[in-house]
Amino acid sequence: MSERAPSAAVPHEIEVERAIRASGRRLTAQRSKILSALRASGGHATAERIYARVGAADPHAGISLSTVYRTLEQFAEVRLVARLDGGSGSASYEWRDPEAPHQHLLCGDCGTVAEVELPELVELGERIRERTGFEPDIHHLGIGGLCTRCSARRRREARSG
Amino acid sequence: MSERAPSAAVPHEIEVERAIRASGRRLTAQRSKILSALRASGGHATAERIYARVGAADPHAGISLSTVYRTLEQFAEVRLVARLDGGSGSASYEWRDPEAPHQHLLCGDCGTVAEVELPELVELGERIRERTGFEPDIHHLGIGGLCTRCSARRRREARSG
DNA sequence: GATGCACCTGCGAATCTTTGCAGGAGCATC
DNA sequence: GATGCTCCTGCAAAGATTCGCAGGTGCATC
Repeated sequence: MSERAPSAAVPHEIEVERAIRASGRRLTAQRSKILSALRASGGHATAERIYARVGAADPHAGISLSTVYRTLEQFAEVRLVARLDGGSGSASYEWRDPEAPHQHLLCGDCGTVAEVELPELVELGERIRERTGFEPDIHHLGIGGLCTRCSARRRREARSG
Repeated sequence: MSERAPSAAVPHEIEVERAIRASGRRLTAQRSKILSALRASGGHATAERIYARVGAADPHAGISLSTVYRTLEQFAEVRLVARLDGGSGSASYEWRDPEAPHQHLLCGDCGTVAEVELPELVELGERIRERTGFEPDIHHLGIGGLCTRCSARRRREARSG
């Protein structure tokens, strides 16, 4: 423990709540709890997992799964969370830390998600904006493909098969 | 009508069927029909739409919706089709023309999909491969964000709200 | 701190997508 | 062209996600 603020890297809850209000949305008890659960889960979390976590933290929370989905969608609109669609089964959500933008490498075979930082995408985003008018969300972009392990396995299978 | 081959730009059905067999998969009547329906639908099509199209082309086709989903997933694994997850409602699938790679700009607000060609992504893909070993699928990548219309609307709302 | 509007929530139902299982059918082999 | 091993398919059910509605509540206003 140093003299630094304990959670300097993470924006204050209050700032986030202000962002929600600023977008014309209301800050309800449910949203605060989902917010905490989402941030407490660190990396990626599915809606189901967030739902379970809220219930565990407060058995009397009485938050429904629909509310979790709706809230996550609202947060995604305000760009507080990013949705990762993977393609296999259930989507997962991630807290969007504006200080630490990164991209996701989604393996189409085994479903694992790796993170990379691709600073060159910032420039690419600029070019898309200029060329098309589209406002791309480059932070937390998901890129599909095959992880090292799975692409090696495929090559092996192609050779022997 | 010129003297050129009628469908020069599109790879022969036979080539595609060979690709399926080469991957160790079987070519069934259902898969051929789904293949035709998918290619006939040109742009993006949902599973439901492909299902309807197969039924319309051949009322006795007797193909179930599960089979359409499973087949599309198989085709995606062989990289014959690309899946676009949009996020709102139902996913859509697109025939992957290797001669005409392009990227998709998915508006998170209104759900429209625009196409762009971003040749610089090829180089970026190389870099990802070198740096991480991950084999990215850059062709037909989906990039989320806001279309011109929706981002303008949001700015307007933010000012007046 | 009382009031009212519009947004939120929970519930159940609808929709989209995946999965398990038993029978059917490609295709490699003989 | 008969045989057999697997992979495929259809069906039904489960799982994931969205939607409609009636009632509850944040918060701007007075």
